[in-house]
Amino acid sequence: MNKREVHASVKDERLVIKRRNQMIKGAVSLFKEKGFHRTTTREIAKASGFSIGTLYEYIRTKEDVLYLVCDSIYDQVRDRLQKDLDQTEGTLESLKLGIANYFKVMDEMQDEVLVMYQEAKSLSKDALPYVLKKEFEMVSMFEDVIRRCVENGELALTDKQVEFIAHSIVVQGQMWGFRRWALQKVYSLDEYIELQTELLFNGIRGG
Amino acid sequence: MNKREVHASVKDERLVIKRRNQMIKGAVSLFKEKGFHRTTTREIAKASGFSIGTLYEYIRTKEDVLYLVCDSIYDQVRDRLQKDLDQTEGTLESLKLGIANYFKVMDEMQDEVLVMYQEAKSLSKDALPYVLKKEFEMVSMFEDVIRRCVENGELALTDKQVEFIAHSIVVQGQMWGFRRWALQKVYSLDEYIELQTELLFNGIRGG
Amino acid sequence: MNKREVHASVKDERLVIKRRNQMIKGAVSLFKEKGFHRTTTREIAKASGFSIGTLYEYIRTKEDVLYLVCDSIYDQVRDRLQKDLDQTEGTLESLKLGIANYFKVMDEMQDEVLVMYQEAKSLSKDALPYVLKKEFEMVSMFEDVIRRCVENGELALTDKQVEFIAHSIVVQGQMWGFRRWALQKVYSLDEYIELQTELLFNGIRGG
Amino acid sequence: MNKREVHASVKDERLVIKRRNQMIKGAVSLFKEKGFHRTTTREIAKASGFSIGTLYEYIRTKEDVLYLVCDSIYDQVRDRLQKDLDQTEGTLESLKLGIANYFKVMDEMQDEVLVMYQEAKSLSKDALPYVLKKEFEMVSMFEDVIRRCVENGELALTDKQVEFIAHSIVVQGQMWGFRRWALQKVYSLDEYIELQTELLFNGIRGG
DNA sequence: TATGAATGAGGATTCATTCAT
DNA sequence: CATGAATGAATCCTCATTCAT
Repeated sequence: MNKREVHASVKDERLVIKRRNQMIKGAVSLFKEKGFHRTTTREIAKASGFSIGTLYEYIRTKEDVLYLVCDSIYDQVRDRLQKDLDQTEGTLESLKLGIANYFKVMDEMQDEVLVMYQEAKSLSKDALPYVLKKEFEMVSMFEDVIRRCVENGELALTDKQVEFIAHSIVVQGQMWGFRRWALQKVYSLDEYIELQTELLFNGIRGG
Repeated sequence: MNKREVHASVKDERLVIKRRNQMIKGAVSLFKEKGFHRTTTREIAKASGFSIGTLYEYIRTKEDVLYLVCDSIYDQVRDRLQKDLDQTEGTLESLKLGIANYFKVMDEMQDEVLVMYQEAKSLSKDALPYVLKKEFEMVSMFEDVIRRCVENGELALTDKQVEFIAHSIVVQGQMWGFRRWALQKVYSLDEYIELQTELLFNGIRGG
Repeated sequence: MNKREVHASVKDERLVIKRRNQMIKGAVSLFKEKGFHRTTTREIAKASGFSIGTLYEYIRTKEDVLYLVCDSIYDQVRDRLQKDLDQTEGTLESLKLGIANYFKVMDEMQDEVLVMYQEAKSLSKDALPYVLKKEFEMVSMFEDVIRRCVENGELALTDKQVEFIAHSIVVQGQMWGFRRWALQKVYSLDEYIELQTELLFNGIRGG
Repeated sequence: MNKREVHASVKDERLVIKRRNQMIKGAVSLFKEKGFHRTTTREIAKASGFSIGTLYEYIRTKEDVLYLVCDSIYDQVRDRLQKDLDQTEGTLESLKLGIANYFKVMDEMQDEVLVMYQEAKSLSKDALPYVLKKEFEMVSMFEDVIRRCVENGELALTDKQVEFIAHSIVVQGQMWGFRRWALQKVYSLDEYIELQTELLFNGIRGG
């Protein structure tokens, strides 16, 4: 169940990928602006640079576009994280760096991430699991890093705590984008990272 | 700008309130099930117990329903919190209790809160500020409590830290509902509160 | 299974009947001209004297229109026949009159009958049986008349022969409309009736 | 006006014939299943074993396919009849055999014949006459046989009666396929032929 | 006030046909 | 000759909103 196939009438695999990338790019910017429901398929086609007929050569339903968009965003986020988190050696310092890096990714991709989280609920019962799975994967990446710290004796945490903290980190990263109207007026990204790290490591009472 | 007026053709104030409450109740359960966009005005009228014609005696557009729903949910959440947070005396213990109470409210109202956050983006540029303002208010309520702790010397925090922590608390409460598919399978509410409090107060490294 | 219900959003039964009659009238003349598939729902609405939205208050799908049309034509044909065939007393003379009358009905309604037989195949698996049933009924009406002649000793026929002859009569009546391009150029209706009766009663070799 | 030319871009006559035969075969089975309108040109191409582009090298419009199909079916029916009817010597016995043979052909080709009669109406004003002409030819073949019987003194019929009877025979043959849902459940083909012959020759009152 | 029939702009999707390779 | 990607007009159907009763 790693990927949900989206049917294309066109056979040339290379072309399918190319056109879908055009599509995703066009769709993201439209979804960003007006949301999935308020965006018409014609607008998507136009923003993608081809006709409505051509659009439907590469998907079966409008919802397919949303799925492709979500799928693609997750893949981008994950790729950017993986490179980083894989190298951590299980020290608190590298955990901190991992978190900071994640927050930076979430800053750069905040539009995409916002789109994904706000529209994912419009996916059919059929497609949703594939997207949730990706969210789980992201949490897992942090779990792994934290667990390595535990194994190294740098932290003393139960499994449940590890999972919980991983969720917390992921959510706090998303929060930067979701609450930009509040946070980004008050804090710079670096400040936000600093505050988050401080709170996460030392709690309210400070170190 | 405390409330945005939603026009009603009907003059009898008492009736307007009664009908709108019917409306909100019906709409919330529909939005919960299928989202704002997939819900039709006819369905809302039916779920509210009156005809489509009558529905439009109490609102001007479909979006008005969404605004009323969001507005109402916020009011409920705030009412339930205020009672509690107002009494805190500025001790860490009472802060903890306030947080626990907030999490419980978010648990009980998770469906409504979910609806509100997922659909609020569909509000027009016109209505959005009124809703965001309420979100600010909620954050402020926690800020006040924390600030009282600072004033009492129980905590040493800058203003920016106070605001940041208030945001964090609010978000972590919402997280319980948003990520229920992950969290509520693993933790009980009490466990979740325990973990959150522990992390918030002492950080990753424990007390 | 006497009637297949076609859903209407409008509740006023009287109005539903009135609007559907407008609809059937408009649709028949369009189907006559260009067939079911080449007729658009907008054209049907226009020909019926109301808007496309209103059309869909009285049906669910385009196919419903076809079903209503077929259903209505059958009902008209049957009503006109029944009056007549019911009174026959089981003499050859009254059988002849019944046949002549049937041919006259088929002449007057040839457009409708043509439409029905040419488009009925476009009905869904769901609706088809209801229409076939009516065709059976028509055959049965003739079977009854013939059987009465047999009972009276005017004819000596097995059951199978009776059924077969009834089918033959029905088909020859339809033939007048179906092959109008050939027959109606050569024969008047009365001539046609005369020839058919003669052939049916006495065969090729004449009396 | 013996044949209506259907334009092909391809010059090689042999190839044109070969490809069109593939096309007709594929199209008949599709039309049988879902009718002309519900069949897409892509499906026809696929069923024919070549691409949509190639299909359009051999026809100009979708309707051309229908014309070719109808034309081909008529040719087949006529070929099979002609062999037979040409040899009749103008006796009642050979007329009977001719009729029986025609009914057998109509039995074997009932699918094709059904398709042709149900879809022919979709032919344009342009193509229809060519198809009707073939129908006339078929009637003529029977007229000829009957006329020979008259010339031989085996039957006493006017010209109008001859034409009328020829039509009747043709229609009764088609009836076997059209009303298969009723007739073929009750009669075997041989029984049906027997009943038809008896009725045609002796009429209702028997010999 | 309450009702529900009427409206028609708007949206998703299909499919015959073309044309560059 | 063969292919199949591209096109966009055409079509079915929905649904927010209005208004006469």
